[in-house]
Amino acid sequence: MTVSKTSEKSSEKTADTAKVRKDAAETQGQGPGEALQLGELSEQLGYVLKRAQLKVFENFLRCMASLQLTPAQFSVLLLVEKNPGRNQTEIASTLGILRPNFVAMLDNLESRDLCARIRSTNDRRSHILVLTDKGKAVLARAKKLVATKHEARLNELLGPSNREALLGMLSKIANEF
Amino acid sequence: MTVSKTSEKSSEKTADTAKVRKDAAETQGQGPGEALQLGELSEQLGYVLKRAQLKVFENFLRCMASLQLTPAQFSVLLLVEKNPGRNQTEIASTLGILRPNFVAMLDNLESRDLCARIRSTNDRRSHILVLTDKGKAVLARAKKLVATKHEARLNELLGPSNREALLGMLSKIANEF
DNA sequence: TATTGTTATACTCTATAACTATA
DNA sequence: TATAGTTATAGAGTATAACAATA
Repeated sequence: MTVSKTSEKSSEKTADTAKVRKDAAETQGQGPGEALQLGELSEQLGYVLKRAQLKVFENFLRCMASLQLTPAQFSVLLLVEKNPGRNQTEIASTLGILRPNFVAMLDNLESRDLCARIRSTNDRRSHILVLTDKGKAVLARAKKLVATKHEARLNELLGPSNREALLGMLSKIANEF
Repeated sequence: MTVSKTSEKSSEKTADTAKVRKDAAETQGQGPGEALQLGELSEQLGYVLKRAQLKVFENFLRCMASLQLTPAQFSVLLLVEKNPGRNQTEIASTLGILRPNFVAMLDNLESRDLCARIRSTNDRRSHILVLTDKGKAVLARAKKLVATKHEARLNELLGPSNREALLGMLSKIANEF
């Protein structure tokens, strides 16, 4: 399992691994205890995009700790507030959430009295989604936290105009790529 | 379960849900069959960042379909090539992969003869990672595919200078946020 | 005692098929 | 028959504890 199938020269397999490290250090100025070189990785948009996304979500969760809202839950509340009278399928698909997976999410929000399912009288198969009064209040507080802690930190880091430019480019990728 | 706990006026609960939709349509110019309004969601960096990341990974997988390499696998091969002589812990932690989760990933790459674990002679606990000849060849082809199909598409969409600016801002977020 | 690689395990996300009740 | 919500389930990805070999 630890045997290399790379070369026929099996003597190389048992070569001193210290030498491998030493050669690498000499060629690239890297020693055993030092940080690794990312190389081309730091130029890969996908890699940097993923790392940035994780950091942003992490910060979002910290900012929202008092309200116990995840990014996904926040997006549901925002979308329901903006689009009253829509059903589960419409809200879920707009957010890229599959209908089966949306059920547990709504169960959670409804059990916390943040939103409610209302059986439609037009089409008794569908559930109209609305924010409860508590849901509206929590969302209002969430928006303030996001603006004053989360987005403010991003503005601080990038500057407002860069932040706008970043948003525009990401939107373009999200919509046209 | 579908009963709203929002209001004491229980008569409202059975109000015609068609009216809710109609009111919404009148207020916001939205009808039942029309697309939902994203509202503030499209200004949330986290939301747009996540959507963009998914699109980029999706495109990456399509471009790499012939080589069957995921973004994570590609990043491992790149990092091992750039840092020969490092062990599993070093490679994994640099990529933000937990050591236990790295085992199956390496099993996969090693079973495909793309990389090999070599027991270190210095410290017989650790496994030095190296690319096999096939691994080097596959990585070279992967780089070409990424450059000519994946990154080229991004340059086409954003323009080279915007792409650079985007990368810089994302790096800043990933490293300093 | 501490560390490397590993196993086992659990929890979240995501994805698909199929059921029910309505249409 | 088709659709909305739901259940069950399976697969990734991610997280922690603990073990064997080695230091």
